[in-house]
Amino acid sequence: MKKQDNAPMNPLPLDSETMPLWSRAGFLIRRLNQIHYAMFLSECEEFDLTPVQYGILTELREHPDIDQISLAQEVGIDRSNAADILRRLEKRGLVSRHPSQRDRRMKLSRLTAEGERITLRMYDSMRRAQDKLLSPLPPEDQNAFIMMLMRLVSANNHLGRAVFHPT
Amino acid sequence: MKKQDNAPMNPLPLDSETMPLWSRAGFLIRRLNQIHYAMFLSECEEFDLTPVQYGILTELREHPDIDQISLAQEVGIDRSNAADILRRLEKRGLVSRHPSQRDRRMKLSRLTAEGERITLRMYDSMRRAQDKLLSPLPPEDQNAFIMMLMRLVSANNHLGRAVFHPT
DNA sequence: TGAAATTAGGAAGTATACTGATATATATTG
DNA sequence: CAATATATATCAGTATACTTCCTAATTTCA
Repeated sequence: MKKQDNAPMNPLPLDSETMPLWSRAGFLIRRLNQIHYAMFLSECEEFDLTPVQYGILTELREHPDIDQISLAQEVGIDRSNAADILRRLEKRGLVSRHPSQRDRRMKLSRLTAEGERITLRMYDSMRRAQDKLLSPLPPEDQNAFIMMLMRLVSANNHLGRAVFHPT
Repeated sequence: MKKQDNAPMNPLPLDSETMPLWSRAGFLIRRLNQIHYAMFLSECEEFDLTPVQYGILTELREHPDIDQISLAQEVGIDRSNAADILRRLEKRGLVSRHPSQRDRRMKLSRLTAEGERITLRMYDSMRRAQDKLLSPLPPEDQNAFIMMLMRLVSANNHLGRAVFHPT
């Protein structure tokens, strides 16, 4: 504080000029998510599946007969959202759902033969979308970027209803 | 979802069979967007506004009497989405909308006095959410991360129905 | 000048993402 | 064992984000 005069200056200057939208991490991450979504849909056009739907399919492939809450936690979505998506995937014949014998509250999901086939066929397209998203960065930066993303997500993984959320 | 910070990570496995969700940039960006959204809502709880709503308010503050399509482009959302959000903000008395005299197709939006007041009062809370999101990274990495985000977004800005022009 | 193309906004529909409430099944405990 | 607490799924409601189709106003150009 080198200012000597005590005249009242702008008490709260127009700080939105100091930090415009395009310099805010939250804005950039939202836009990058939109961009990846668009790239994914473009690369996977023939399959007509969204990134989250494909995430659920790959998770079901690794954990057949999983319940909806566990699946939602694995994929990082809300349980209510997971139920919606599973209903659509079931309607399309990619997933089958059956009540659990062990715990009749649970509804277990698994891939159908068609779901398994689609999931495997989509893998390369998904990979192309990932690569394309990061392609503006030089390879060593791509790696650093992924590492930072992992750190940021794992440090705050409890947020966003992704992991166990008692009401 | 159980990976620890100090666990060995393989960000870009070349294994053609399985690239787990946790190593996919698209998945991590979606999760980080959820996390920022949750942090923003938490920091800005008293205002009951979402990140996108606040983005529109700050943009209206810099460009009063803007049309909906230009506004949507500035904020990086779809024009149909912008119309929805403006309708809600108008309903809450934060925004007023009136037809343009110059071009009667256009509907122009501007902040109300209350909208202006809220926007200014929210600035610090928004900043806290930004800082909190990046806090797991050391300061020099925070800067590098933002730079990479900007590069990735500007390189693919044509995707996701937004036109992005930092001024 | 008048027809065609373009542009702005809206309506309807779908998908993602979350909150809150409820019904039912299971688990706990007094 | 009965009362209570917890867990699972579903439903209703809201917000974001996009698509397609539509109307109306403006601009272009033949």
